[in-house]
Amino acid sequence: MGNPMSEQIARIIERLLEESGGELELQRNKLAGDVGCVPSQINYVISSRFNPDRGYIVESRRGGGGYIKIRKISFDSKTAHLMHMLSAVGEAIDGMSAKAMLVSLYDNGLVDERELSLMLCSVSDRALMRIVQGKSRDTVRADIMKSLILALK
Amino acid sequence: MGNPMSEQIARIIERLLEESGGELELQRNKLAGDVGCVPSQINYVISSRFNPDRGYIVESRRGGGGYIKIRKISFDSKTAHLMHMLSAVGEAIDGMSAKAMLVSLYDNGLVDERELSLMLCSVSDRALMRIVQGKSRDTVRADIMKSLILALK
DNA sequence: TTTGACTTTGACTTTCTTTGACTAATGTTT
DNA sequence: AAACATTAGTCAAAGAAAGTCAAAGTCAAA
Repeated sequence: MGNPMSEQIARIIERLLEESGGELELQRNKLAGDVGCVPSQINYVISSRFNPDRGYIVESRRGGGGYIKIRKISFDSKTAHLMHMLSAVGEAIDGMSAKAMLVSLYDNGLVDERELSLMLCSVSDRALMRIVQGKSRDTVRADIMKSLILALK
Repeated sequence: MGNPMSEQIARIIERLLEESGGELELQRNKLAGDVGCVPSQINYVISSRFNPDRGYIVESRRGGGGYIKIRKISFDSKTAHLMHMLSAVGEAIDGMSAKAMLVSLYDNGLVDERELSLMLCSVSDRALMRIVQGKSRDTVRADIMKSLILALK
């Protein structure tokens, strides 16, 4: 039926997120054990459903006492602009467009000058160029852009 | 659980450092005994969390009356701190060290919380990893780190 | 019926922590 | 000085999580 394990896991995580007010720390192996799946499936669920594109930030730590932390970014009216921009970034973005977007954040008062310059230098060709070549440069840039945008909320 | 011994030890040391205004002398075996771990774990905590990357200097002495002294580096000028960090980045830098350095900028009041999170997400493995592989990831990270640091001046 | 997106699985890898045996340095006693 | 006691340092192995990747499975739509 239309009830794959991944759905169940996703719903559990959503519920836990609600209960904890948008921020949740979980043990991968524990959750996998509870729900009866292989641990790496937790990674699958997280990367397919709780990714930056959907407004989630994920951090983790390995080793003893390891964890996975999932945070939902809440959208208020001020950040509607950011969310729109997030989806506009897409899979890849060139340097000029990225710069234009960031400058528009500044123009709209969503970041100050210093924040703008920090963001600009992270996505500039100059910083990325030495190593990352061609097409993948725009993909890396898009990934960075998206997490930058999320970090602003 | 999400509370490994090393965390506890680190928090104790942090608290003691605060209480003593940035400079602290401790007995390794005594602390290990108090907290219930093997002495060498104190070394582990110190080298993984109170290292120069995070702005600490450590000295010690063996034998009777031995001690470990931990000092938080205070930079007389902001630019000195930035310049020091700039050279510490080098050609390549791993994610943990990069994070440690940036957090120390925040701890020393050189960036605010929002700026910190912007910088963190630009150098995080999570943002860079999808595309940039292996050794070159650390090189890209170093390049970004350096331009971020310069942008702060 | 083929295709393609989505899911499931597990072997292998990487990162962080804990432990203990051994080593090195410094003080104290004989 | 030599022997002993008292610290701290080093290192590698074992343990404890989480991450990666690709092969295989499922299922609905074309």
